[in-house]
Amino acid sequence: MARRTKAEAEATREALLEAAEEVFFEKGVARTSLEQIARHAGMTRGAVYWHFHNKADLFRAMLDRVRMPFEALVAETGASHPSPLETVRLGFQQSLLRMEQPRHRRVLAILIHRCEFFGDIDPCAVQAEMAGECLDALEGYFGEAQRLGLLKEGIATETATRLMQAIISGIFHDWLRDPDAYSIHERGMALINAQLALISRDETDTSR
Amino acid sequence: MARRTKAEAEATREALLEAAEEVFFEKGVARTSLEQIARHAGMTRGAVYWHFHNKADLFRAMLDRVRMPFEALVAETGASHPSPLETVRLGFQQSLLRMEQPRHRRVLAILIHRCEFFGDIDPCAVQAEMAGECLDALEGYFGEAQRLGLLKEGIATETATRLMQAIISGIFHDWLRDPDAYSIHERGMALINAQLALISRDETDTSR
DNA sequence: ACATTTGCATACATACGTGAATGTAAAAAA
DNA sequence: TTTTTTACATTCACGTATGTATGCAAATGT
Repeated sequence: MARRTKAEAEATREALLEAAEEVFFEKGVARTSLEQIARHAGMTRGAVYWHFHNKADLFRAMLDRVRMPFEALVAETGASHPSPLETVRLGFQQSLLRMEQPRHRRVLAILIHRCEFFGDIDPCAVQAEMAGECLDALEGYFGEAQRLGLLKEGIATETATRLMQAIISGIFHDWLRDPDAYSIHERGMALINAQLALISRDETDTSR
Repeated sequence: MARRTKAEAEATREALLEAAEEVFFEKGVARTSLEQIARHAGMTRGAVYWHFHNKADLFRAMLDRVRMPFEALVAETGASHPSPLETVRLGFQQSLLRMEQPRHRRVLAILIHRCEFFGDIDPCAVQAEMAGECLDALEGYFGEAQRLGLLKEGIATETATRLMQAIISGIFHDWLRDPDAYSIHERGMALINAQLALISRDETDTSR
């Protein structure tokens, strides 16, 4: 084959990443060879080794296409809201909506269920980073809620934070085991609303 | 080497499983060969293929040593308790205590973070089975709690069940990312108690 | 006591995946 | 236009994992 133009080259790079997502999702990361990815994209391994240094590099590039910090999601919701609890609600709503997009769904499923650490990449660390980021944000919002007197009396900020973090994490993992079974956005928001109602001082506003 | 007696053979089988746990935990399932496992146990691959049909079979045998259904854990707590909420508390207490045992910790870590589906084995299905079992039990206990009027008014049985299930799942996954960081029994029971207090009609008894 | 089976170790055949080296034709630079 | 990169394709050398076949001495059955 002949050489491609710059735009075409970028297109094949995207095609390789797309192919990687699909084959990784179907067969797991360890069981797929670079040859299989290349063939799935209509290329050869030569193309893979040209655009990426090795399998770990390709994997990392795949992850980089879908990373989304929690704060960015909050910012994405637009206007700033008076209640930090409402901010949390909207942030997670954005987050859960994102997860239902096919690309994000696939990559997250790969990260959680279809890869183990290999080379110099540790998916566990990636998960820990995402979780920590989320926890920090939650801590901030719930801390402010506490100062504003929005939380039910007798419940510590830390407890409320950790409970919500665990709920999110649990919903996320349970859903990812079978993403086609139900909508994480629907069921997730129902649970988050319920929990927010449980920990709010005035239960009528957030209970939906 | 010479042939071993029946007891010795059973001992090497256990040794192989022990070695599998250790090497799987250190390097991940996909990246460890049967040769490595055998050498780690002081044997050769011949022993592995004698006791197990292949890697998937060995993996399954390893899992079978630590499986423990939720109902069995509840039964293990001894006397039956009047309140279904208290039963849930005690069941999870047993469960979390088990998880802190080195063997269980290691195998669970392997199942969640150090393997992807391979051959005819799907760790995701194993997880789903465990989660489903737990969910069914919870549904039963919370259903009875609802009938007994133990739950706070305005909260549906299904909501309470799913919230608790998500919390357990979340605690579990978060802890497994770094089991040495803290005690899942301590932190987990704190959260479970807090949540039980939140959903109980009379908040003074379960809030500790 | 002898035959048989068991519990492995060893050897072999096969397949596959990687990474690097090399080839090459067209695009981009000069 | 000529030269130089670029964007891959092809080939090769190497290591490594798997499954099976075979060997063998001691334990076990008779």
